[in-house]
Amino acid sequence: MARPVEFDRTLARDRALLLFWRRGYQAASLSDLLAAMEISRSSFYAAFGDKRALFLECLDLFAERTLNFLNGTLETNPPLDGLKQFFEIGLGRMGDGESHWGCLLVNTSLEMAGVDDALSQRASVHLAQVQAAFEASLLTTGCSPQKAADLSAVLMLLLEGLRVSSRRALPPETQRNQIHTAFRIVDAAL
Amino acid sequence: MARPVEFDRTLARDRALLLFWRRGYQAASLSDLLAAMEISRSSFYAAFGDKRALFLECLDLFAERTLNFLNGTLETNPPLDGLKQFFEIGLGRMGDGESHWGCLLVNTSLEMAGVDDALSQRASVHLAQVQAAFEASLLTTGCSPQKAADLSAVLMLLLEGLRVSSRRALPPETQRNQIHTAFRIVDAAL
DNA sequence: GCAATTCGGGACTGATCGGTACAAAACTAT
DNA sequence: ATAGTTTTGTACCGATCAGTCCCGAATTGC
Repeated sequence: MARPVEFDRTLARDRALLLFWRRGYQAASLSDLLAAMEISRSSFYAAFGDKRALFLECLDLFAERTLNFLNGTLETNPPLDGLKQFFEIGLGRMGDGESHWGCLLVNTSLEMAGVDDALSQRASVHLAQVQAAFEASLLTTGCSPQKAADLSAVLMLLLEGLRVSSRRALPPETQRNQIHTAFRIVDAAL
Repeated sequence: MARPVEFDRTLARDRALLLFWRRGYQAASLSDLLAAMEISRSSFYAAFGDKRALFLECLDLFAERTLNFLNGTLETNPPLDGLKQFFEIGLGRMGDGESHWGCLLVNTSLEMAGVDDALSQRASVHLAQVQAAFEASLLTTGCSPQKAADLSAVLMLLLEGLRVSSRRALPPETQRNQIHTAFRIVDAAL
């Protein structure tokens, strides 16, 4: 009945996600996106609406994957080990990709604050969900609700700091040390 | 002999700094800047070169003021109290200005990474100077050099996290708690 | 008052932005 | 094969971007 689509929507969206992650929302121009996604302008608008809508989709997808990964490490490890493993995402071999792109949620929350507050707040809400997962995990260690709340807030601070460090492209060795020291003192506080 | 300049360069630059701080580099357009600085286009280019040069000037100025403030609180307080006081900058009454703009150095380091790496790295270098000041201060408490290095790195993580929190516009009360808890566990680690 | 000189408002530049329009190409159902 | 439908490539749109230019306005020394 009609000509079929010639591109893989999911693949194109994933490529867009990577570009947004690497360059941020504003600096990723339509031309950049089309080149990265390897689709034409018309296909882009037909499939995704517009730049902002695509970004929202990518943001939510990133958050979903982040939470999935976190829940994965928490299920298969003691709480603190699972958290530590989560903190270590992207500490791979320096320079090969995602390792120094930070976290799209943190990046977006900062970049869009005061520019497009709806985007900024959406990223912030996703971060709050991550923190809630921290808190739930800490509660399973049997510590008091108060302590779980306080510590999860500090863990979120540390996570945000680490994602900043990662985007600053500090040596992975340095970051590994940061994580190690941070968890040593968090451990002591439990 | 000639007509004198009609604007205060320092004042105009300070106003630009505030706009960059609030909106970021990319989202602060020339028109926005001119309006905020209350000068004309020609005066702008005559006095500051171009947008990027002005931004660099603001970035360096922000870093200088930050270091000055930090050194001030460190001189007039015991090290940990001085640090805590520094961490609390901008926790003022919610919503009235600088309190939820985060830190220009952190903002810039993230926003410009992968877009203008020279700007990003310059911000990162300034952050490293702040961390060095942390370390020097910790050393005066008599702790081991190793411990000073480790703890200052963690303090930098916490600071970055707090500046992210601040830009996310989390309630000041929440931020105050974060700082309190963070320093409690850092204290325990000393 | 007048000449010299500098400042500043605003028109202008070319490039790029995100987004739209449209026609040719490609595919399917009959 | 052909009619009918949808995709896709590309030309085009107005708006805005950072940056340049020029001329009228303003201020000074004389």
